[in-house]
Amino acid sequence: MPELPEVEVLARHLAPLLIGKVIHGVTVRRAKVIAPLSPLQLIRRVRGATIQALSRRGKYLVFQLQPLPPKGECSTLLGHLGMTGRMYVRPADRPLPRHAAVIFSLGRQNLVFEDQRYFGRITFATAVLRRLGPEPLGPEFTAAYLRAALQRSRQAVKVKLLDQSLVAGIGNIYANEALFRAGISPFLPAKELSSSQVHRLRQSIRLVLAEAIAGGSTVPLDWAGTQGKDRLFYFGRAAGTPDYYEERLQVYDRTGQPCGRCRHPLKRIVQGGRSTFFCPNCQARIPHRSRATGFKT
DNA sequence: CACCATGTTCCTTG
DNA sequence: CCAAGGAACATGGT
Repeated sequence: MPELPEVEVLARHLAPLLIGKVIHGVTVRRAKVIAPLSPLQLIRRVRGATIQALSRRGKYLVFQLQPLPPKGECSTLLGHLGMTGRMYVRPADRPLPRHAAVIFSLGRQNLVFEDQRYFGRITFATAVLRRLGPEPLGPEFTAAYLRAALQRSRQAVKVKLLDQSLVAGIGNIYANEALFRAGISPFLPAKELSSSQVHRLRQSIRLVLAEAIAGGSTVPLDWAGTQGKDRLFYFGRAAGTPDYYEERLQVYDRTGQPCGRCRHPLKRIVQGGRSTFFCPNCQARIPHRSRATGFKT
């Protein structure tokens, strides 16, 4: 469940449920998720602390903890959901799911961190934040910044969008969606984007992310994923029911389906070990002069 | 059995 | 030092 929009929606959901709550205890069922701390070290640092604030940076959840009484500095705890992580609040007396990795007790309720693949992390090591690029929806992410950042690389633009030090929070789904929306070939070397392409790409990134946040804020979500499928965000394929997500993604995981713009079959290829989905017609490397592409240059 | 999956880090190689 | 590519991590779906 984790790219910028999902983490943002999750943070907004959890904040009112968690702020002001005291962490009474922690249960660690998968030690690797909290490495390099041991379960005892984590408990020592967290027990009795009050959750003061919850925000997001890139794909990280940022918890501000106030240790015990008025004593001590505020400390920062990071949560990262990896590929399959979930975090949710629910009554403490409910049985734990198979892949519950860390459980914070908040009295009558628990904050559960569950992760099928255990790629997620909970850590006090905040140094990673300093390596993140600007927030794509923030004021620093200007066209001038993006152009300068892309100019230094021959790497394919699709691969660069996944570089968290370039811009924070874009993952494989929204990288694909943003490039499709901008009408830019995923193969185009970063430094070869024209000025107008850089502008379009920046705008597409922002629109794609903002729309996903808006969508995720509107629709009721299944935080604990009890429906079996991942109905939380990406693959809302519930039969019937108002299914906003069904048509939300234009290219991701749509190999062979007709492009929504031109009806060409969408293609899947691999770049940097990750799938790239794109329309070979709308996202051609060299746009056909004779064909009206609809993407202004 | 094969291949694929929303992510990051570490290790090579150039 | 940097850029780029690949494996590893762990589990499950198809």
